[in-house]
Amino acid sequence: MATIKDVAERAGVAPSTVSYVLNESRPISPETCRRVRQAVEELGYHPRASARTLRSTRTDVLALALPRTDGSQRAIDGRFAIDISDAARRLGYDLLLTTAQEKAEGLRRVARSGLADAAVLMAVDMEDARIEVVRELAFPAALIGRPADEHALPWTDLDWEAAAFLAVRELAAAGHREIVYLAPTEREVSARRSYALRGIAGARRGAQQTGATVRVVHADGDPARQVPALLGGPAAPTALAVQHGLVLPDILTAAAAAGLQVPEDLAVVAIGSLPDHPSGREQPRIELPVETLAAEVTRLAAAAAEALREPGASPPAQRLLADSVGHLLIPPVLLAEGGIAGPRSR
Amino acid sequence: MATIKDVAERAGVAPSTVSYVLNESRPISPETCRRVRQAVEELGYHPRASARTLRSTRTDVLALALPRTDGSQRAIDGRFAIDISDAARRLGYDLLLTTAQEKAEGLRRVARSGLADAAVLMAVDMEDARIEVVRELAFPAALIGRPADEHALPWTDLDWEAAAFLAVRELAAAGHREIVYLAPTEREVSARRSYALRGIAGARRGAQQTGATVRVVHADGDPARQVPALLGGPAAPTALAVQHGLVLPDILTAAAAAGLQVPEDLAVVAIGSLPDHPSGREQPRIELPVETLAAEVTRLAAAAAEALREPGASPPAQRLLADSVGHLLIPPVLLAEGGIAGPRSR
DNA sequence: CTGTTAGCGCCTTCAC
DNA sequence: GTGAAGGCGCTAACAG
Repeated sequence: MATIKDVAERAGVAPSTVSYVLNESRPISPETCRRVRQAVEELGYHPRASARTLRSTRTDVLALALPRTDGSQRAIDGRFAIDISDAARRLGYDLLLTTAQEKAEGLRRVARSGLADAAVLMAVDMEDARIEVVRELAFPAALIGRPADEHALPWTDLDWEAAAFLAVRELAAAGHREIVYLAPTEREVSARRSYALRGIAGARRGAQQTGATVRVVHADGDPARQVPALLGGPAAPTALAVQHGLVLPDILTAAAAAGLQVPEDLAVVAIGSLPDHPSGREQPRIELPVETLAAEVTRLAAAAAEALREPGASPPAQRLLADSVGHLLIPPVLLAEGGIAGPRSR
Repeated sequence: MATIKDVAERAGVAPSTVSYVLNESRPISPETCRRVRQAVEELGYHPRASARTLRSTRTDVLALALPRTDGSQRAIDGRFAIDISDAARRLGYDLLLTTAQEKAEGLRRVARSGLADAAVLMAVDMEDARIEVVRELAFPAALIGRPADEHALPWTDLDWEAAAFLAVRELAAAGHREIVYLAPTEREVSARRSYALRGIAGARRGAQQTGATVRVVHADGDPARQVPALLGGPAAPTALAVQHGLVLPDILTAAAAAGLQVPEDLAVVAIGSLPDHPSGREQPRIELPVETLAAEVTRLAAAAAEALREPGASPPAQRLLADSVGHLLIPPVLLAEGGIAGPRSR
């Protein structure tokens, strides 16, 4: 492996000169430049990341702290991970994955060993062990998900409350009076997942404000069994708002299997559906803006890393830092090509 | 940030002694051990990864080279990424994500800057630019996906050929004579995706061996439109084998919407479905063994990294190395709780 | 505009 | 059983 010394020797200059040329950290004469670049080329030289980091205390790596979740969630988390990786690269960072265990030791280890300049925390709950970790270590971080303490750290999130409210309001506006809000699972609620709590709150507000009956039901992980049960019974709903990116297709399948036409017999609005799902079916929906969230949270994390490099950014200043870096609550957008169908008049 | 020197000072020993204690690279008296550990604790010391790497030329990081794919595949790729991250951690590695661009510069950069000890290449095609890169750089690597040149590098994959064959054979055994094989898209085939080509080959072999009529149709990304078209017509199939992890629910919905009962009117077998999908419906299927593939490919990559550390492992030995490290073709397992339904007698 | 020098933090000989 | 010293590859401070 060629080192900067080899390059310097070959180009007939000092090692530091090579460094200056490559980092453009100082004006260098065109001729020297040319010679250096040629030597680099000929030797196939590439700077060693570890040496650079040791010297400069920057890694150009961001850590992504995934929550520990079950298999099905991993598809969504992974989707984010890849988009965040893209976003990071565009800002000049690589992305290191850490899957959180009980006490976020992965994140702690990465932060303390100086493997990354900042962290992105995915899918944070209202309270989240990872938040404690980054604050304790004064490690720059940005979150996807809106924590209970909104001012502790920069974050981005879809406005789930507004999204659920919007879905209910639009269904009510289309004439529906009996609506079921299919919320995340009980488990997610008792884990105090931010999106779950806020979504339910939004649905409740929608009920209150429209006067429609909104029954909040938790998904139980088995749409094929649960959906028919919901739709039968005396007060059969005419509309369903579903807050679960993955199971929407299964719900449609279940409805179809139960002999219901969508949307004639049952209007369905999806909240937080994944973009790019290859179903041709254009369902009314509020999409989870994965790409936007990924780009924003990455920007915030990178900004936090930069800010900490400025002289005078002492640890106690981090709370202030968070506020100055800012938050981003993304307003929901309802996509409904053909409008929302009303209830079948009967 | 505390350094090894600080710890040494506090414990009243030499820096090297601290190193010995922490790495257990030499017997140290219990008393000294205790004092060192206490100092470590009190100062919150953690060795700096960059310094350790600079010294030892090992990073304890694996790189994951994702293919550039469109959004829908990202859910699957991401699922793998997270499982691989878990597997890596279990072997003592962290995982660095790189999303491949045209010429896999990401991977190249990571390899050359010494950011990782080995790479895992996800979703490799029959021919794949990333393979050239790792071979050219003599960078240890393992693949998910079975490349055309099977002996160049270690790999793991589901045996797609056998999977498709098995699906067709079982459908035929259940009495079906008119079967549609819904294969990956044309685009995937012309990109020479390994799973697509091999799956189709397996379906063809199944047809040949069972005498059933198997029509191979490429998914066009819009099940709601495509499926009814497939199921109508003069020679309506009684069974469908679907090689596409994500669209299965949409296909079931489309079938239901077309007035077909599954499985009475149409038997459906899914090939390469994602595990843990929260659809309650127990569909006959051959699951993509994500966890197994992730664990195996990680093991292979780590082994390749270790092997290259052995003295005498010169670059020309890498091909041999690959063979000694080995491959793993995972046999398909058909999951069909209630057996596979036969065609409705008519 | 370019060269020299010192050290980032760690590990590993080598000497005691 | 312990300590001192050197160097991994790079960059920033200090000459010239």
